[in-house]
Amino acid sequence: MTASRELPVALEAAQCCPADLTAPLDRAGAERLARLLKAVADPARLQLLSQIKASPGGEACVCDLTAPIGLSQPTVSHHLKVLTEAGLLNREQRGTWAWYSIDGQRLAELSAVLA
Amino acid sequence: MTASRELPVALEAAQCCPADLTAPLDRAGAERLARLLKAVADPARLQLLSQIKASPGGEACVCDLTAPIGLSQPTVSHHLKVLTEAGLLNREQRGTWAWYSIDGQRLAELSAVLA
DNA sequence: CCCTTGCATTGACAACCATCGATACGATGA
DNA sequence: TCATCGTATCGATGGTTGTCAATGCAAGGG
Repeated sequence: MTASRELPVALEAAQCCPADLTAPLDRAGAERLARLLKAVADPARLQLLSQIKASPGGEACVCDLTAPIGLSQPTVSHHLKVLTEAGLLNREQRGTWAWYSIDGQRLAELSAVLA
Repeated sequence: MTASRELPVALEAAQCCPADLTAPLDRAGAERLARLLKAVADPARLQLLSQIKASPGGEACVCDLTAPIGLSQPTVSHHLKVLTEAGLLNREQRGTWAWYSIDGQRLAELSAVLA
């Protein structure tokens, strides 16, 4: 709860594998895992993930995502930032456009935690 | 958002398998999935899950959970209710004590969603 | 019968968060 | 250089939520 609070979740969680539920979790480990799960536990962000995954090439730019989700562009941009900071999305700037793609490995890690 | 809002998540989500991310999610499906994930996306609840899983017989009563988690008894009771309504915990009353155990299948379903 | 013990519910409060409109910024093109 | 387009950031706001103290309630035990 000091400096690490301001760090993006991605950096913090990347420092080590997200612990699983087989052994009792301490408070710190639980908070790290919870932050990761919170990034996914939102309707709009789940729609964004599925939309990006279903896009050709597995990537999409913001302009392609705003309409299907039905939210304002700033809101969509906000959600994409959250997912990116959680390490679940990769962002690549191509000219004027920002292209987002899913980090499959990170998503698989998260999935494995609940096994 | 009418009557279904008052229903426990368990009933609502049990009516059908929680959709996965392979196809674009509509708003309704995303909200159902998000409610399920929200139940897990909390440090205290993750600790409770791991603690119950690590308990002998895979079950524990509230009195055994309060101390290790470090939260007040009403708060622990609240979290257990959330997890139970999400279908992730099973509750069994035995005399004065309430015993909670993990619904492994439901947790596995949730894990599979992120695959 | 009380009295204790284990758990759930209620009410209140602070913190967090999803959302939007307005605005800023950077790249591209005329 | 200026206008435009695609994104990101800011500030405000309404709603959600995690937490606790106080209380309620049911089951045993003396």
